[in-house]
Amino acid sequence: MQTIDLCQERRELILEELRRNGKVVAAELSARYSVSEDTIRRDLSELAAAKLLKRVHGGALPLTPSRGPYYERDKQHLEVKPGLSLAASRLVKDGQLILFGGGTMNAEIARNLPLDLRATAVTTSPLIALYLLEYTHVEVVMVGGHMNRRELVTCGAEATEKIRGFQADICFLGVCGVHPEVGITSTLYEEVELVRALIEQSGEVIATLTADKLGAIAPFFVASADNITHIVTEKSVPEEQLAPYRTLGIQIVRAE
Amino acid sequence: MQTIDLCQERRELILEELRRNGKVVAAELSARYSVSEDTIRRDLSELAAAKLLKRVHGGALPLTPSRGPYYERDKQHLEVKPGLSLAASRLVKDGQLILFGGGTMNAEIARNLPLDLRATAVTTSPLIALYLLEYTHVEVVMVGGHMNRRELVTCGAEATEKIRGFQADICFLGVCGVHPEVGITSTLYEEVELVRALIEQSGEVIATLTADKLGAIAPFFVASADNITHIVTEKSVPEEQLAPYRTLGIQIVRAE
DNA sequence: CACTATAATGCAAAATACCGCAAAAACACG
DNA sequence: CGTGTTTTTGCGGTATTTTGCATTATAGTG
Repeated sequence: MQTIDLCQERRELILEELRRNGKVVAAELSARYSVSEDTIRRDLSELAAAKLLKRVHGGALPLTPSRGPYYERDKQHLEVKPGLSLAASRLVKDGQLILFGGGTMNAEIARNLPLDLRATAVTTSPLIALYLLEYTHVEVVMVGGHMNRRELVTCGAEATEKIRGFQADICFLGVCGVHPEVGITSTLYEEVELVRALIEQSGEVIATLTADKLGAIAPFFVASADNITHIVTEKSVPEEQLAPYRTLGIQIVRAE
Repeated sequence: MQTIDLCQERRELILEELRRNGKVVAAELSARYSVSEDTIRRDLSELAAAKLLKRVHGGALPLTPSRGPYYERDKQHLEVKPGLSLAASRLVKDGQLILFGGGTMNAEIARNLPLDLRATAVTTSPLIALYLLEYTHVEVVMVGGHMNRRELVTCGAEATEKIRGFQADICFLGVCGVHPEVGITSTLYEEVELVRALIEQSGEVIATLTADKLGAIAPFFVASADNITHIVTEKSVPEEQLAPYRTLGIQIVRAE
């Protein structure tokens, strides 16, 4: 049992427990912090009012407790993805060593490769690995490590190090934004080093981008844009938006 | 296992199971959450009123009958697998470090764990990794390496070495046959060393076996049968067939 | 049609929530 | 240091929710 004299501190601890355990029970909190259940109830009401948790009978639950599987989660860009992924998949040639980054776009590419492709493919995503195993003549190497639940990839130093052991012909970046001046950016800090490794270990570097990712800037800087050799994007993107990328020497593939 | 004391929490878990399995059965839910069927019925009624599921006699179904793209490579033993995997999954406890071998049976176990399980899980199978990532409170470690297409697992020296870096509480063997005298055998030579590592690095060693694998002998010898601590098998298996395993000190769990 | 499993309904007990109020503590300020 | 104010807390009383049980009704099955 702990002594808590600051009501705010207690609320922080409640939130912390909620994050850790996925739920909090009013009666347990009352006992743990040696305060009446009324006090706990008030705490929970306040936190609920601040939209930090969801109040339920007997305790509280996180705001977003349940999500479907990752590969069903991403329903965005359903119209353009097939076209983009098909165009991107055509950049692969027999005999190449291919590196796959994470993300739903790359998963889409991985399931749209030529059926008779002969190649070796390396990936950090178990979903992509499963898709790749469908190709009889593709050797699949899965890069292990601790898995990131959000992006469905292994990341961290171990994975990065493994990637650096390959000298690949081509890689498909899972990027969150590419801006001509700011460069390649990511929303996942743990992934930054891994993406850098992909870029450095690969001859061709492919970024397959829906229109909204062209010029977008995510929180974490990865590398300058001229590290990319090919951008695959939608046909609808106006030429003037693409010009700065061409200037950087990036080949543009307009899908569909 | 965590007790469910919040009504809303139970309802969310029901919805989660519904998304995952495509159906829920009132009687099973009642047993799982240790509440009366009346309570479950009320839960289902509420959720149905909120248009979150479709109420049917004996349980409930999703509103959209389309199921997710879960891999179902192995259509064998479809009747007994749910029972076996459920019985096997009950051997897992909160806080454990779990090693998963390959095989469809283990995949089935991985997708039938308690939804609120807190544990760390290590696997060589990308399919199992995907299933495991569905559990919010399970840390997933994917063991990388060259992938075996047939068994859908990474194997080889690299994977074996990684496995030896863990000291696990429990492991689920993906075995092809267990004979009381011949021992544990496998049909995949590359997997032999890896299975040995699983056994040696783990306290409890679980073999989940359909009736036809009990007493079966595959080409490659892995280890003697007494390395197994628990065999989970079908209820229909006669006691005299199990006796030799009991003599070896193996605990038998008869499912269903 | 009979038999079983599941559902619906009403009810009572227990747990939990809500409301108002007052004591206690913390705080601001002259 | 004293005083007034605000915040936090606990308590009593009442309302609401949740749950299990008993009873009656209904659906599924052969």
